[in-house]
Amino acid sequence: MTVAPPQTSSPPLRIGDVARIVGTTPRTIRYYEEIGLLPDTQATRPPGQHRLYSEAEIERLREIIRLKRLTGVTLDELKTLIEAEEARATIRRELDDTEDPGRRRELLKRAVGHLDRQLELVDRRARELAGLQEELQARRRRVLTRLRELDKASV
Amino acid sequence: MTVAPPQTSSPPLRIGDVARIVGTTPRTIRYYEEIGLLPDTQATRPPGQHRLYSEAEIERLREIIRLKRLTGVTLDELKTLIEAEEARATIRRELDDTEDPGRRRELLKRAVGHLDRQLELVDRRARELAGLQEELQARRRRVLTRLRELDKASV
DNA sequence: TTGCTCCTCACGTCACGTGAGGTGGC
DNA sequence: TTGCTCCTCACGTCACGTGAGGTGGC
Repeated sequence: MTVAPPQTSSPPLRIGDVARIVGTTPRTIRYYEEIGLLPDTQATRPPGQHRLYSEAEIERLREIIRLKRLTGVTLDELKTLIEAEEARATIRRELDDTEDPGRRRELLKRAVGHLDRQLELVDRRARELAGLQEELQARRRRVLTRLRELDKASV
Repeated sequence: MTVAPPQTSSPPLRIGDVARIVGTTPRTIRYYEEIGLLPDTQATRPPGQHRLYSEAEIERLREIIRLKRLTGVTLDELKTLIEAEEARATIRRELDDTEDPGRRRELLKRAVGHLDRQLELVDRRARELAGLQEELQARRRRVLTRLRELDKASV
């Protein structure tokens, strides 16, 4: 019973390529696996063998790293946020399987909740950054004004 | 020759109050002093005596911490950025003193340069954050669309 | 005088960086 | 076969956290 849908899956990549693609280092990827932020490859892989990553795993890792970089959450907080992401993946698979509309509705609502939690973090950061940005721009304008006044005076 | 302009200077605060105000910890402030990011109070203060901070110093510290939090620069990078800030303070004092228009112009131009470097960092971060924000919002909309479709189907 | 905050070591921790020595696939 | 990347320890580092023991101002 091979029911996998026909998909053009590109070949899995090794840790070095993945690191370059998502903008990090192999060590970081291994560390995330070590603390349980990424699925444990040790279980599915003979010790000493290379780690391999699918397109989907790479995409997921990219999101994790982006969220960390841009919001500054700790890896522990990120883990709770990502367990939500993880839940989303599970939800998707279950969604494809289930026909029960009630169940589908519940799963989708949970997905919205997870996204809302991430958006809340990102929105707050965006507001803080905008505040700093405006302040720096205001200072810049004031200095430029003084420069122009200097020009006028010297004529 | 007391030429200090009449200013309503509020009394200097202690490290705990300062930390609370700028949203950090006393340990962090001491650490920043230790690595040379903040001026060395050890020089001006008998060992064992309390550190005291003026309004201006607190404002400066607030900016440092904001820049760090929101751009994610390392303390070493921040130090170079802040040496620029430091330079700005010096510039301001010199500006108040000098009458030479050529000198004034040069100092002001340097100030603009320093602000531009900080703004470049902040602008890039803001763009990255906006990208992530849009992506999360798009996902959210897609899930909501699926929820509405489910509603229609169940009617 | 009693709390409270401050002080200076100094060790602990988080999130990795960086070799050290060895194995595995184009 | 030769590079190159990978592997697993394991110690180092950056940016602080967290007591330990002691001193100083409302």
